[in-house]
Amino acid sequence: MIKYQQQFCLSLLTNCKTLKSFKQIHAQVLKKGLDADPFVAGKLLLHCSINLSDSLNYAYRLFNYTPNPDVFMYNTLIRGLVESENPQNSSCIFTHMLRYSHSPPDSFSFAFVLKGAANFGCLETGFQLHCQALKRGFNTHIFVGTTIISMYAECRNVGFSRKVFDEMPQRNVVSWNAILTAYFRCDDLKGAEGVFYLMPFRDLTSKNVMLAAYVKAGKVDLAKELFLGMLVKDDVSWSTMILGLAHNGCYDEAFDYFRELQRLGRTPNEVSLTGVLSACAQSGALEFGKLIHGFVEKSGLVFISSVNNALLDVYSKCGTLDLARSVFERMPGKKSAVSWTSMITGLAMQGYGEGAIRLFNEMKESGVRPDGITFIAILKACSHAGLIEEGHEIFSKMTKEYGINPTIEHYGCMVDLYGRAGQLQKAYDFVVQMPIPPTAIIWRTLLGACSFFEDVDLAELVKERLTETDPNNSGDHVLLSNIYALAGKQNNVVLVRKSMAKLKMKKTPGWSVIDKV
DNA sequence: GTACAGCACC
Repeated sequence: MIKYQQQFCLSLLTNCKTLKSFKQIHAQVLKKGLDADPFVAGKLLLHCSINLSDSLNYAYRLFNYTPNPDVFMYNTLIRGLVESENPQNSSCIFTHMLRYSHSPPDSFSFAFVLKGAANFGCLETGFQLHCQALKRGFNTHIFVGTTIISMYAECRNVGFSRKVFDEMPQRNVVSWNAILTAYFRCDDLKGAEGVFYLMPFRDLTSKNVMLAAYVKAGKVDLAKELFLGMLVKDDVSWSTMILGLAHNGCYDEAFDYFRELQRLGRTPNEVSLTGVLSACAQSGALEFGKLIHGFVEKSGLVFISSVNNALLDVYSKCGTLDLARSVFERMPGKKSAVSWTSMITGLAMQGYGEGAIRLFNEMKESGVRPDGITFIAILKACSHAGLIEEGHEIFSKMTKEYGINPTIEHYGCMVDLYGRAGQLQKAYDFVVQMPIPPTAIIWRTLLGACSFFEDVDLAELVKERLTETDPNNSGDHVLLSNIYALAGKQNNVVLVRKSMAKLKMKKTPGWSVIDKV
């Protein structure tokens, strides 16, 4: 009888898609007293921590109300937490297991919790887990060993990955692919190539990882050579190439590969679509983008958020803000920081500074947390629209309220902001007190502003700094392009000669063009 | 009853 009831409750789970219906099943289980059955309890926990979305809190409570959770229950909760927003919680449960559980962790526990450390990217946690695995003899388990390799790679430590790989008592194609991927993740092309040619067996995954390593390193020709030599190609091979070509500025080739994919009768997946749309956005291919949009609508892929974001980006970058807005408004589900950022970028590029700030405020009100790239977009909006105070305030809030450390690009936006407003000394002082060393781009931005506002003394100083940063760069081309612009605008060769003399510049090959003005 | 490797939007 008990067996029958157990079977009945478990069969109900098969069609259970929502937390609401799950709670009803749980109520039935409690009513029949089946919650004491470890098998039923385990299945319930598995369902709400893995199969249902947004039910992790309930899984947590379910776990807490279980007097003596078995190893399966611990593993299941850890597994659910690994893929959650805070994967670091998975190691807390693991620690709890070490301290309080009657049953010690097994190979599954290690595989899951190590993946959590990888997702969290915390070397210290990963290292401690590795030690635990060693202590308990799980390091020789092939699944655990392979996960340790990936964990170290995610923590940017491919040297440790290699050491673990070298010491593995047995290896399969998955462990070989894991060490290959480790080099790829850590941007070590030579290491990846070394492994690839040393591998005793290569499957489709190995080749796809190698393709990804080539395109990531900008070696488009090597990627194409490998791709053409592959007898079997899957969706990942195609999408790696299309996205890789788009990221390396080979837009026409990205379009060609996409057309070829369609000609072969394959359905492009979301990665190929985002790749080809990224090529459209960067090259300004609005019409091709619209064509892809039509395809996306027709094939029912319009619900994929990455594709929607890529479409939005095409319309934003091409300056068709009404179309961008309509994609943005009609987006299914909650808009992510990426969607908001794309829309803000579009407004910023068209010079709608206030509009961009309004949207940025709307974003915050809707509860979406801006990331570092959102701040680049909004700071650009401020500098293009001359909103100095606003830009300044947003920059300080970025660190204080959002805990985002400014990167060189954020600093670049600020230099541009002050520079465009003619606050040259402020811009210079800002650069000098930056906690990270200024790059040539920073100095060139400032130099452009100095020449625009004809501050010769500061321009001289900035030129010196620029040459110190990059000995091959005198900054003359920045000054020249400004002077050429001046010549073109004012058609005034005397002014040009005067500007060049003031900036103590020599005649250059371009000089003859100005002579003719 | 559970697991290891691949492409991913701003």
